[in-house]
Amino acid sequence: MDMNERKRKILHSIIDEYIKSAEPIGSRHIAKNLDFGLSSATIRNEMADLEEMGYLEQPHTSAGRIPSDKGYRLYVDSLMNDYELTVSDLSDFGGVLEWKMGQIDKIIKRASVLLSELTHYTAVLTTPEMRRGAIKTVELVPVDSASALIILVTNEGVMKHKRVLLPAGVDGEFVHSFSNLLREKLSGSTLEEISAAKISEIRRAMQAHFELLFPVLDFIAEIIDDVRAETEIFTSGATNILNYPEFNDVHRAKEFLEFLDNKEAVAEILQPATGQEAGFSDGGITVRIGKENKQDIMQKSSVITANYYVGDQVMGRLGIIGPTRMDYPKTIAKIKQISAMLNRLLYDLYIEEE
Amino acid sequence: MDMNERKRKILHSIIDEYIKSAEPIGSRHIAKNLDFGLSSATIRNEMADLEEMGYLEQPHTSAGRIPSDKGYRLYVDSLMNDYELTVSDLSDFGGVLEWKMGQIDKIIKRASVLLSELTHYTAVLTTPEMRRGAIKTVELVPVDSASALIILVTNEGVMKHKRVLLPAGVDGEFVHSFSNLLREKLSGSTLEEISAAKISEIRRAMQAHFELLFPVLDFIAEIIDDVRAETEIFTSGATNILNYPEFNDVHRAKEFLEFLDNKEAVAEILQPATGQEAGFSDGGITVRIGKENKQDIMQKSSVITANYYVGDQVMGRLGIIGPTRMDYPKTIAKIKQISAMLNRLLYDLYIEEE
DNA sequence: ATTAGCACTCAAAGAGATAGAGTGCTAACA
DNA sequence: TGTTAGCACTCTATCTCTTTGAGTGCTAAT
Repeated sequence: MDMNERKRKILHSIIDEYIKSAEPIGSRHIAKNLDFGLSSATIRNEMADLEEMGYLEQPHTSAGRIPSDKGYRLYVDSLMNDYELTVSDLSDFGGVLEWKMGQIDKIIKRASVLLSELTHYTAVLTTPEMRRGAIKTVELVPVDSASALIILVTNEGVMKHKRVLLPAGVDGEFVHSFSNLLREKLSGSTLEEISAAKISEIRRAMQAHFELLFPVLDFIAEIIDDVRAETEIFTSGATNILNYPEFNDVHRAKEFLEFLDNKEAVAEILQPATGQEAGFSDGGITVRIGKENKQDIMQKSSVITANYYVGDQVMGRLGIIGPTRMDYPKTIAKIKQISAMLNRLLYDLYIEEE
Repeated sequence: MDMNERKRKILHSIIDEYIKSAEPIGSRHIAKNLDFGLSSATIRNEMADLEEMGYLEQPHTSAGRIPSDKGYRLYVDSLMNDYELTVSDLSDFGGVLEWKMGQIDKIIKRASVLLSELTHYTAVLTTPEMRRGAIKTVELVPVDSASALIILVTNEGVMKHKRVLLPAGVDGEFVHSFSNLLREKLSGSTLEEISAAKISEIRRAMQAHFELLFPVLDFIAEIIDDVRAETEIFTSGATNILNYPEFNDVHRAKEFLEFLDNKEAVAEILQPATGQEAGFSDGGITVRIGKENKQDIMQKSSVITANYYVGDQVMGRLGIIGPTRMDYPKTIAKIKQISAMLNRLLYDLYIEEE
């Protein structure tokens, strides 16, 4: 059995129609509504072939056909037309302009809301990975006689802070000079570079004056570890998915929503595809269709993910989750758009102003 | 028709049973399983009376009875027995001990997760209101040549920070002395007190040296406004609710989940009851049953809320949302417990150490 | 190669029929 | 006078049976 142009066109139409209706597509429907100039019987024969080749499936004998995962895969890889965002689509992105001077978390959050509202699927984003961030400054700010704030600023603009108790007998001036020592030792290092050795070095440098603050140093080591490990995940539009008939039973809906609460699992689906994988795409866009996903719950869903960058360094990923019957061209176009906007925004925020 | 002790006991039993089973309760069930020493016929008569009095309802003629909102109200106000937390219940609270040195948001978040896990309903908490917080310190920390961080610390330990661009020609020393001016002027004031007048005063004091930093001052005014307005809301265990047959259709589930996304609406249900209201209770615990709730979507749900304090000042509220058929005694006991734990924790964090 | 025609299949929707849980009422009882 | 046994009645949930209609696969004619 070989794949000719007519078969491709018919498959394309079937998938387009099924994406719209979520109902199995029959030969008569195709023959009538699309003008192939062929009778339903001919279409029927072609459909039987396509099924044999694995691109279509039949829920039961007397139903129409629905695309298989393999069908969707072919569709995504070589059938579908790129979707051009319309003026009206683009105007929906308007809100982005207001983001300008915010913090990075806010931007990411806003982007996830926008993405879910634009696509009507569920959006998932990671906050930037900070392993490779460089420390811009470390500050120890006295709050009152007994406590101070440790503040950590990286070049990615993300800040971490923590309140610590100070040992008795430590005054503001003392804290201030320790703060200077810290800044001097740590500024410019990336988080990856700050090893136990480096901390020990600071400890030695402290020997002379700052024995009292040893506990504070431990705290600092701790929050650096925290930041290093931390990648937050935002999801948005979880309830969107409940609009699709695919999720029209409470059990399935519940499983899905609980899955979204499981940050590790969500982080996993955001992983980019490797070269081995079917979903691999060098544009940074990964599409995983149905059973191409590892997770049980995702077997009937598709996930489209993309990178976002600052300059040429990958900072994090964003994506959407929807039923396998997903409007791939449109969704991919929108993800690309959001990703591009994020790139530009973050670039302005962290590179240009340096 | 008057309410005698026997009627009260029967009503009590019916509600207890209905809370367990979610199935209408028939006279035979009560006569058989609870030992009133009465026949089903007698129970039947009493039930007819209770229905006439408005405490029970019948879904249809040949079904058993279910409690009405009025029935639940009587139950909560004067029928139900206080639930004593068991040792095993209490051991579930164990995780709290780990909270000790965290930030306030973390604590609140943790508390909401714990509350939802313990009750199996949906938990809702507000972060502390900061209107009345006093500013402990304001700091302007230079990050690089072009930008600085504004950091605001209140006595409630909550910190707000924002990165601002600095005008050209401003050096670290300059920023530092401005920072000192700010601290001097603002420390000790509560957020409520910081009016436009106060800001103008600072502006005047700046006249001499700091014209360059006027834009930064505006930013500071802005973030103070932000903090003043800001009460965040955490929800947790939203999917718990899907386990209850009351929410066993996708449409209803969806409405509920969307409701939870609407922060203003959720803030509203957390409002304490006024003296006028049925749900009023001076212990700080408010119970709103079914139609006692203003919100459409809550007409078939109950909400139990409580205050949490630091010292004797109300800081925020916590609560749970569940079906009207809710295990009131147990849930109330658990909310009280969590609230007490929060109080203690926050007290340790903000009062003792001062 | 395409198509008209027809027999066949199967899920979904509708129509009874049945079972069972529960009620209300009446009459008998202590 | 309060309680109970008994019975007719009601109503839902469930099961089975039938009907409907969409869609297929195959065959024979074009």
